[in-house]
Amino acid sequence: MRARLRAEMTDEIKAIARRHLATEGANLSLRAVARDLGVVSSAIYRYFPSRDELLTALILDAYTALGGSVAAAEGAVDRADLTGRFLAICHTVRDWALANPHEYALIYGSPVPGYVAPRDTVPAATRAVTVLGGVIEDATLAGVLRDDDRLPDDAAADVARIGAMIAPSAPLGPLSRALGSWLQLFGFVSFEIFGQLHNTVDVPGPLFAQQMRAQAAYIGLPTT
Amino acid sequence: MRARLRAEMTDEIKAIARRHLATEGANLSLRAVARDLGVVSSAIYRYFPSRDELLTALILDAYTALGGSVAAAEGAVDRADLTGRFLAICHTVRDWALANPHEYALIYGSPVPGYVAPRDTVPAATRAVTVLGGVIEDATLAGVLRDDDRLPDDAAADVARIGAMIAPSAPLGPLSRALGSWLQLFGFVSFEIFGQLHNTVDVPGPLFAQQMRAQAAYIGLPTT
DNA sequence: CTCTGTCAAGAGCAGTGCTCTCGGTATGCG
DNA sequence: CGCATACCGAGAGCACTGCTCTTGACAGAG
Repeated sequence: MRARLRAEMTDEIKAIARRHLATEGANLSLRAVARDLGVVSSAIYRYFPSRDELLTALILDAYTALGGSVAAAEGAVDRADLTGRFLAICHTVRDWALANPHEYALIYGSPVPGYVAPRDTVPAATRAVTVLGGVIEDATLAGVLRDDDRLPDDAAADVARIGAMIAPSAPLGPLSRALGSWLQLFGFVSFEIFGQLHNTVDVPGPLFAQQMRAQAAYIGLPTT
Repeated sequence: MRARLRAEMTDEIKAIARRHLATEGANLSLRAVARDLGVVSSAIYRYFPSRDELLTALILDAYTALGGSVAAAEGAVDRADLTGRFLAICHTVRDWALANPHEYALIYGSPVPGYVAPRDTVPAATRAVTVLGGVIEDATLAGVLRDDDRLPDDAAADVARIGAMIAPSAPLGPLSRALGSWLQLFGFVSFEIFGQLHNTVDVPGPLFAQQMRAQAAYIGLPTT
């Protein structure tokens, strides 16, 4: 009962903080949030022990929001359409980032100065890449992937460790290529969100679609 | 004479600011810089009209430092060794980022809240990718690249526009792949610098080398 | 009905970016 | 050489920040 009021309060604080984040940017002001909430600044500390804790909560929410969007979008695609599932993941990441640029910056941009990611963010953070792993796993089981690459031992160990978590059956070659695609996906989105593409690509959408389609082919997913 | 003292002063401010950036992080304090310089805070404003202007100066320096490192490393490789030149670029970007993580974050991380990149940062920012363009251009002139890909028209236009700036002779297929490599390179480095690889890849060096080597092969640069 | 735990309010501290004014100094011109 | 101008650093001050601490009010439990 009293706990429910408390939960509502923290949710409201997070909602206002998210709104401030969207309009102002990364420098979130506790006092401004308190003002918008019609409360004095010290009252916020009843619910979040520090500003960093508030940010951590927002980061966790952002990870789960992104992960949820990706999982939902990928889940809506016909399971047999492996390339479609892959492209759904890629486009959902980009779309979510474009819709929530500041939250994207919060989780994939430069970390805030003194901040160290708490351990509990890890599962939320890995959710999206796990969905990608599912596609690679299914493609492996469907027998559509070819394993042409030879990886050096040290790199192979890293790829194998990642594969064990997200696509245990996949061979290392396609897995390494999928990992590269993942990096390229976020490289593209980060460049676009952070303005690195200005005066270079004015409408990045088609280029993004082409790049991700090329990645699907490079991984070895069936061309549709 | 008086101008030289002024130049020395601005250089000293920038040096101290860079040092603070390296130790503290992105939240650079003008007053702390002034303290370290043995001067009162308002004196800084004689040399930089605002904190953002100081940051802009540091950003510009960071771009030219990275661009210079990349150009120097690539220039030291035998011109005929196209893959070696490509790999030199990739590894120099990563090495520079690892050596100067906060400056990397300054230019490739989330932009500071109210900040808009001034126009004069563009040439400095494009220096590094221009070096990559040189490699692609030379590879094209050497006739080692194959143009297998068919790009959709809208994406082709973007790729062509970029190609006109950095590698005018290159066909769109390899150019698009090189662009993807560039994005993947910065995707990897950003993930590594920003801690996205923690608890996943503990020693990213070998994986990076393998990924970049794979990219060189994917672009079509001769395997060495 | 009292007691205890939770809550918001308010004052206050140390720090921030930035502005303005006030003396002092060096430069360049007549 | 003498003076006016431009520049420079110091200092005070404003509005803001995150955060701490104390105080008083209120609700639920015994």
